[in-house]
Amino acid sequence: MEFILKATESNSRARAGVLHTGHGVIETPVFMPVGTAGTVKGIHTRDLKEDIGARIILGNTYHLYLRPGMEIIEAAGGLHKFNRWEGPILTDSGGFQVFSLGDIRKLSEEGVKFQSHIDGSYHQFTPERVMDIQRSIGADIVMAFDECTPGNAEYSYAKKSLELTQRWLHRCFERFDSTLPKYGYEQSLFPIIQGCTYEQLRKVATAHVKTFDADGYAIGGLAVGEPEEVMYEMTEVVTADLPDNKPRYLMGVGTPVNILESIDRGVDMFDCVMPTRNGRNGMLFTSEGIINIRNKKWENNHNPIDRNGKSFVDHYSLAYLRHLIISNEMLGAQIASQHNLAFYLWLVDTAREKIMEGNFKSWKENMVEQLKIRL
RNA sequence: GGGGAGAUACCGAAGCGGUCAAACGGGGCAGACUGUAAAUCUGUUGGCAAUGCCUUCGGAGGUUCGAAUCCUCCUCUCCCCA
Repeated sequence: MEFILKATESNSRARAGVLHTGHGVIETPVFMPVGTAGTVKGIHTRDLKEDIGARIILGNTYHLYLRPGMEIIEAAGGLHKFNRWEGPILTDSGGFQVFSLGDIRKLSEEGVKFQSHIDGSYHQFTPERVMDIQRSIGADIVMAFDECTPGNAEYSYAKKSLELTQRWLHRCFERFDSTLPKYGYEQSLFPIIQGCTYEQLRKVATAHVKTFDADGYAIGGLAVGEPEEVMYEMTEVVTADLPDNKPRYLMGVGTPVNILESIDRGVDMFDCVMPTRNGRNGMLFTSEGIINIRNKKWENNHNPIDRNGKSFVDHYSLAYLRHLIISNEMLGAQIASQHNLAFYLWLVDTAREKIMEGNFKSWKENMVEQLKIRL
């Protein structure tokens, strides 16, 4: 997997690049729609590609392992064949589930024992097992198995947690490097930098992942409860120490503003459930601000959802979308998700354009103010 | 024509002498959501100059210190039998 920087800014750390994968090239900065269970909820892969302009999507090791299970994914010939998405795929390792599943899991040196959220059955994930599963899923980019530390963790816990993540990373690479892809194309393993909100730990974590010759590096454990300013600080601390010639992936982030601020700090890749989940719940992100489409004020507004939007769904009216969402019609969730994803992709595409032109910074400053407006 | 059941807030429905401006659902209104246990969750929902006051439980009277709750009459609805 090769990453080529195309442009950098002089007054910002923002970068534009191209990442080559076995399933095509990814221009960065990029937003990756989240398709946890092998589907970006409510969106056809055709629309992801042609309407939204997605270049790579996510899947989740934990969810796909539990259902439908590896036997079926392998029989299909991997996730790409199973869900008919022909572009690159990245799978998260299940580390975030270890964090979000709360008390139905138990951590040890060996790995994590957890109960299925579907049927309560007991399972164990180890770094080795997670690598094997991701070989079976066949994602182009696979993530290391980590512990995602809560944003408010004490230093002593954050340090212990980071050290566990580091030991697991060795085991991840060991297994990954001793196994082969199952479907005839290259897979890359990205380490995850933890360290919570502690600059010193983040620096240590960054230095540690650099000892592995990875194709890209991820920043994890952010946007998990800490203040936004702290998230930006930690991002800056990490990107300052990462090599220029590898992509940086900020996991799980975030709002449109978070994304622009993080691009400014040198991040290349993002993913977040926000455009789809918040879309299903009636929140629209547009170039003019945020809309809560359930609010009564849109009831009789027959203007298009987003007059600047590039998706075909943007031609539906606000009043119609409100009606669908209020009526709990599934098309409402689909339209809102599709609009939001198209907007996110427009945002990173425009950021890329501005970086290439050399005027990202001023564009970003204006855009950030606009995006905060609640319409 | 005979017998029975019932009428409660936007809708459905509890309550059957005081702790009732009235449970609970739905609907309405608003908020939350960041590597998806989420088509989910939370708040609010008679009025007002509002730590209190006013109007409300089909209508009109009555009993009582006190009534959505008990009594009388009226209006309307539903069910069964002819």
